[in-house]
Amino acid sequence: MSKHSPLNSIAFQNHDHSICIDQALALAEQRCHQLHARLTPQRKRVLELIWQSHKPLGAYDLLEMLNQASQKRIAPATIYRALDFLQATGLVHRLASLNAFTGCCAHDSHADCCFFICEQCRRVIEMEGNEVASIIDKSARQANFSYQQLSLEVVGLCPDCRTDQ
Amino acid sequence: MSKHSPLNSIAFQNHDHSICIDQALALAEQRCHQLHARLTPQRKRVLELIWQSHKPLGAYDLLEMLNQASQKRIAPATIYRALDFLQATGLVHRLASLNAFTGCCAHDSHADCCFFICEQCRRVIEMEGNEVASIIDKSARQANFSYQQLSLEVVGLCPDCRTDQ
DNA sequence: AATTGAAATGTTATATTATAACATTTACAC
DNA sequence: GTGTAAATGTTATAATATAACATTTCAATT
Repeated sequence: MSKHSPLNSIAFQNHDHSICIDQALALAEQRCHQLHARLTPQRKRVLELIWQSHKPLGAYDLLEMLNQASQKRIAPATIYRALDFLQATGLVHRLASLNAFTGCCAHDSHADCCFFICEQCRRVIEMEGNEVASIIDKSARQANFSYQQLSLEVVGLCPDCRTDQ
Repeated sequence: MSKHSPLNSIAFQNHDHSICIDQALALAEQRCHQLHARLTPQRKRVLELIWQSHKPLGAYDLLEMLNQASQKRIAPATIYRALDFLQATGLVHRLASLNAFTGCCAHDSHADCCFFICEQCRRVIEMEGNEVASIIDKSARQANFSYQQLSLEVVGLCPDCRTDQ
């Protein structure tokens, strides 16, 4: 795999997405175990909903989905807390330009991911940002800026949508 | 100037900022003239407030400043319209991770700027993103993704704040 | 098994950011 | 001067996110 190939390169192809979901959840269990973090049923459910979606979900989308699925009403704070946890454990990204959340495909280097966002269908490709990160690292050094985290969001048209034009 | 040097490299140094403001406003006049876009007094005032600030301002910050300065009450929509205009003409950037707006230092390539954001003092360095853009361009080609615009926001500590730690 | 302290969740209220929809005013081309 | 499009005013509301405090759950240790 090249240094900058898509992590979810099959995202825009037909595939058995249930396998993606299962893998992601298994990986999440594993990582949380390592971190001594608790992937509670609620947190797991949120992660699952995020992975089930083919595009990033807003907090209130998740809220609605959870509230439709069960009887008990859940409040925004609950969702945001679950999302905070999932971000802190590197399982989910927040895409600032969309105010929405997407599952993290990276095995490590959660902090340096890049996202290609289709402005038409809203689907997302996540890329390892190693190459970009090293450029930024260099620039940061020059500017004497201590760089902690980058967020790179690229807007455009995905292969499907650009041909529909 | 190297391909990736800061556009506002003196941002973290003491300087006569009124010159920055004047230059930015003059450039804005010029660009709007070229574009046959109207830099109305209100739009100009918003741009001026943004440049006067040493850190990005939220829409409601601007609202408050405008409403304190004059008698007439201005509504959010007015600010957002001015900001829309300033973004469309490439005079202002919206930093998605901050929900805030900052003056654009780039002479061209407004679409490809990178930002270093100090999480402590909230000041920002803007960089030309040419180098990053070319990497992204390459990746986009490989993924058959048509890339239109990128937004790169790097969070960390500026030279001043990292030494205060 | 009971105790307990920390973590997680529930609950209510509210803050913050942004837009929709329609009315009025302004500026420029003709 | 007049008509027209752009800009602004105005009112209401949508969408996103957090604060503050109460309650419950979990799991480590008696």
